[in-house]
Amino acid sequence: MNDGPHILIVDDHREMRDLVSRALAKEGFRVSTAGDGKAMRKLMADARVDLILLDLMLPGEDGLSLCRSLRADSDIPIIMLTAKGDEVDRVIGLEMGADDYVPKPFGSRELVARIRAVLRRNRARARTAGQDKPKRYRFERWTFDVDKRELLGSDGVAVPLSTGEFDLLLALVEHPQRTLSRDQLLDLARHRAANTFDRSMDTQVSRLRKKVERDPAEPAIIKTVWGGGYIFTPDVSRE
Amino acid sequence: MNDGPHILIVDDHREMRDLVSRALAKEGFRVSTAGDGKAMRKLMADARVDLILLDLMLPGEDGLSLCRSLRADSDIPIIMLTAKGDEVDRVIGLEMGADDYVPKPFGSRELVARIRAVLRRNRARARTAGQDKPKRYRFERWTFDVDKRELLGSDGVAVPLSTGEFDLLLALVEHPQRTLSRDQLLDLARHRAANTFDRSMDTQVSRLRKKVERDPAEPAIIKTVWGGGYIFTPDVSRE
DNA sequence: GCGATTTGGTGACAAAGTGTGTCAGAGCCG
DNA sequence: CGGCTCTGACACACTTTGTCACCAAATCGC
Repeated sequence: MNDGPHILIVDDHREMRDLVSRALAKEGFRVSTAGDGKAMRKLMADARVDLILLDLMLPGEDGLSLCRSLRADSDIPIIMLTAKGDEVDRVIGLEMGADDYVPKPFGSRELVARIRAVLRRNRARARTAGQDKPKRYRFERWTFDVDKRELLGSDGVAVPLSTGEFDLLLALVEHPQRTLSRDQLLDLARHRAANTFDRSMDTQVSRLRKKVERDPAEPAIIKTVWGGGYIFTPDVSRE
Repeated sequence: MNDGPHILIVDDHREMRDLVSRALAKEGFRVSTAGDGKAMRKLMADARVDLILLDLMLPGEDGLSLCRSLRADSDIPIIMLTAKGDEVDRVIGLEMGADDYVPKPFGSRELVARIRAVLRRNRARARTAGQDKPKRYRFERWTFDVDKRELLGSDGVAVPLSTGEFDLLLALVEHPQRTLSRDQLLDLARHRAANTFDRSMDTQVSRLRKKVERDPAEPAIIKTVWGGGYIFTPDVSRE
């Protein structure tokens, strides 16, 4: 009857659940309620939930530890509700991985605004995260498996890469067809800045070329831009 | 409510953010602010940003390294703000890829003027880049692959090009049948202006001819316009 | 912990890329 | 044809890059 975002309210006070539930339903949200952690898990097993309103004080398992355990295996946005207007709680809640924190008592308008804000933020994150870090890259005759930290040749044989070579290749593969200065590479691969006469990138590139290029003397994959840095030329397909 | 360009202010001082923010909003810009690099990235994940005002001194990740890492995967124009009126900073900032540099304290009129200038420049660039650059050009018996930075003969053999030769050929191929002065070529290929007695283009052309022409003594592709510069004569097909 | 191995940075030297100067020759104009 | 300017080619200087050997630091295996 209603296909807005699905909000799950977890609170042990029935009046509170009903009150909030009605307010949210009026705003077009789909609403479910649970009185404790157990009921919550049950509900979540059955239906996809877009956001959880979680009371800090609950019988049995309290809100904070529930929040933590939710975060352990999902990114569902969580808004903590609490009676205590304590700043400390807010910090703890956010540290536990909550996305926002609303002190009681709260007006329904405020709550709705916060919910929408968190949902918006999260959608944006999901969008960018969706096209986010592939696990494997293919280029030329290579398959670069980021999770396994392997570089596989077309014959399926893995070429061992040192940590530095791996980081450098990852930086390159993530920015193909773009000239990267030594500074940028150092920053992307080593997370540090360059000394004045830093030749370490040169050596590292040289080492990587030896493993990746057919003919390291005439690089076809990692090309040099004189006075500019290096450029990773192949098309890269992501998985 | 406002659909001017979207400016993102990154500064750790709240007053500075508010001040600049108000000034820009009054000029019709859409403004967002961030206190540090982390907040900046978060904001950028959510919304399209047209220009970034970046304070040099920031807590945590400083402006310069932020600038560098931004440049690694985007062309969003960046204007650096800095308290130190040091020329050195300016140079460093521009080297890191900033588009302009405004020393504090600055008047809001000046800042707005700089912003407009950078945006204008960038729009012009985006327009030409928007009708997006072909990846490959064919002329005579050659195929010029821009992404792979290769020049392939009809037999499929790659002729290695140095960075300078590549840039020059690219400039020529993008402006065929058009006389280009040495100045223009220097600007297009090297992004710098000419000294009074600059013969470097002559040498570069000579070197390129040796690789591209059948008979470098009688150039058929890159012809000399006496007193005018050079002209790339073949028909070019783009892909 | 401790020695062996791996890895990454530095210095040195060779090689490549680029700019400048020179000189001869070509193009232009009278 | 003669004087002028402009261009092509080459040699050379200088800068940037490639690579090797070596050492220090980190890591590994016990």
